[in-house]
Amino acid sequence: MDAIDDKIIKMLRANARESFATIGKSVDLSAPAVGKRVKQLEEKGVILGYSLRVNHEKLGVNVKAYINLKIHQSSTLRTAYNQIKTFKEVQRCDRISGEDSLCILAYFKNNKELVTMLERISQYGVPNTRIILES
Amino acid sequence: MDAIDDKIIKMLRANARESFATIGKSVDLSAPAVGKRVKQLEEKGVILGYSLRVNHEKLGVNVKAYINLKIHQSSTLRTAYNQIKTFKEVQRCDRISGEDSLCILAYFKNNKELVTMLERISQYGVPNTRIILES
DNA sequence: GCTGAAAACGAACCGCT
DNA sequence: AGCGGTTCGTTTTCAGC
Repeated sequence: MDAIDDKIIKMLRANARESFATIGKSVDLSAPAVGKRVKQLEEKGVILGYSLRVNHEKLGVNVKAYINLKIHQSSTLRTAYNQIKTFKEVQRCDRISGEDSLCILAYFKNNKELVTMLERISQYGVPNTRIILES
Repeated sequence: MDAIDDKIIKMLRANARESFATIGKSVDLSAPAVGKRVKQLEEKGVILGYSLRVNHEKLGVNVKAYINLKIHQSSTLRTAYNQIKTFKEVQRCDRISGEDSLCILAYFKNNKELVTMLERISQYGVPNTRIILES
């Protein structure tokens, strides 16, 4: 993990499909050398994978919301956390400090989907919803 | 935008460096045909780019936090939003409904960096911090 | 880091609807 | 025109050294 690895990660972060040759030019290394470093970063668990940035609106997402959840009993927190993470609308689910125990970020096609989710998670605790107006 | 495009996006989301040939096998199309669809999805703005999933902990992130910001005057909201988005620690910055106008997700090396950020954004409003305990 | 083989990509061209 | 298939030349990647 040196400065070159940092730069490689930075470049892949900007464009994960960038060729190792192009990256090599920037860090003054041959393409195979870059490839080997990337492989090592994967094996070390620094690079977890490669993914897409998509325009969710164009894929039918019209409602985005943060839902904080005040868990009923602390004993259900673990269950709630593990379940909620698996919902397809959920983008993030974090345990947080403070009165609310979970902070959920979720994307929905419409308000109806949001309501359905609120009903589903109400079994675990009291939800507090803030709609995202702009990202 | 049909079922095949959906599948292509799904596969690229799982692994953005997947080859078009492999994707083609799954959707029963030739590699160039997949390439053409991907190019079109890029041109239509559905695909915004390709990025990396990294293990932030291994890159030195030890503190993650949601910081909600109650803006002093509504006139400063725009300025605050545009400025805060540019801070390197900031992962997301969303305008939200409710009493707090902004919800900021940021990653820090340590608590000192967090405090520095809190001081910087205090000029725009009153911050409310929740530390992320688990993601 | 280099070299050679295998694979992936992009462009051009053809056929079909 | 739009979409997919094939071929070919170039680039990239991977596995040796």
